[in-house]
Amino acid sequence: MPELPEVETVVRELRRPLKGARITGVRVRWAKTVLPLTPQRFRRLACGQTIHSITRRAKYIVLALDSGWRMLVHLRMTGQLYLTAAATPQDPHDRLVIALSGRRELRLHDPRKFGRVWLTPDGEQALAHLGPEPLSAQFTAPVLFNILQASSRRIKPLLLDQSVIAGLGNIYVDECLWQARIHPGAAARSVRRRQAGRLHRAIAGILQRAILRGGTSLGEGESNFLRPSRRRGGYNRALRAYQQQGRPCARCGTPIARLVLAQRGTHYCPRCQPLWPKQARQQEHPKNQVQLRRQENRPP
DNA sequence: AAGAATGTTACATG
DNA sequence: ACATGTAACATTCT
Repeated sequence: MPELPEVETVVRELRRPLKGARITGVRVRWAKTVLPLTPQRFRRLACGQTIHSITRRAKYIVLALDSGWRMLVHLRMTGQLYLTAAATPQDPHDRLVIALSGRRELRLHDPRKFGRVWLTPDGEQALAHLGPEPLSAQFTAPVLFNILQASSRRIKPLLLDQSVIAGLGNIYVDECLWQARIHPGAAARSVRRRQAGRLHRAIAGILQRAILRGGTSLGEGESNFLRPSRRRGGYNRALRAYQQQGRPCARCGTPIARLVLAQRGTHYCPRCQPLWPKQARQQEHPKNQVQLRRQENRPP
């Protein structure tokens, strides 16, 4: 679940309470969580270190420790971080427990066990494969346009590729493409300047609004995203495409459709997000719509 | 009760 | 080199 807005929410909520905390103990309850280290080695390296800062890079939580060491946390699908009193009963799905000064514990709760935590002396190498931060000043509309022009891939899988743009996931890519009125299966190269401009604005705007609402919590289950404060994110109320199949498009009323692209459920409006740009132009003239839709429905 | 699920990576195939 | 497809990870939710 956790994409850039959820990870940013985690970092913001943990920053104040974790800053300056000292690691006094480590319990690894699922050994693969700390691969490639062994639990013993992980514990020995982490114990005694002080947490100097917490930041985010893409979907990674970065804890700066002593002498340049970094602890990197990736929540993958169902990971949640929360801070609690050491006396709080253990949840069976807590995979890693980091005991801190002040009788507190930072816990990784992760039903599906995909979450990973690394300790590295630099932090640079582990994050080197990531593309630009979509909320940074360097990520401008022309930069995005150039990225799209340079690829012959379809746009949704391209936007999901963390080495191209770092931080988008399945929910927000569908939302951004809906907002920008671009078909998820469109060839990236075929997206023109105006559309790339809309997409750039959609990415910045949607990510920022999602952060303001504390991210997206989908269902009610325990594998759903919860903030460190154990509250839900509120952006699910703003979703316009993701898991909205069958419900009317907020722009035009056409039912949202679902297809599978790059093995991911993909949600879009078949009328607002046509595959061919020509139809997009015609769509802006309401008088053409009826005829256009008849043409679409004709067998090939 | 089958199918899908917020992420990533390795490997195979075209 | 590039693009796409599949499986794997492991469990829960609908």
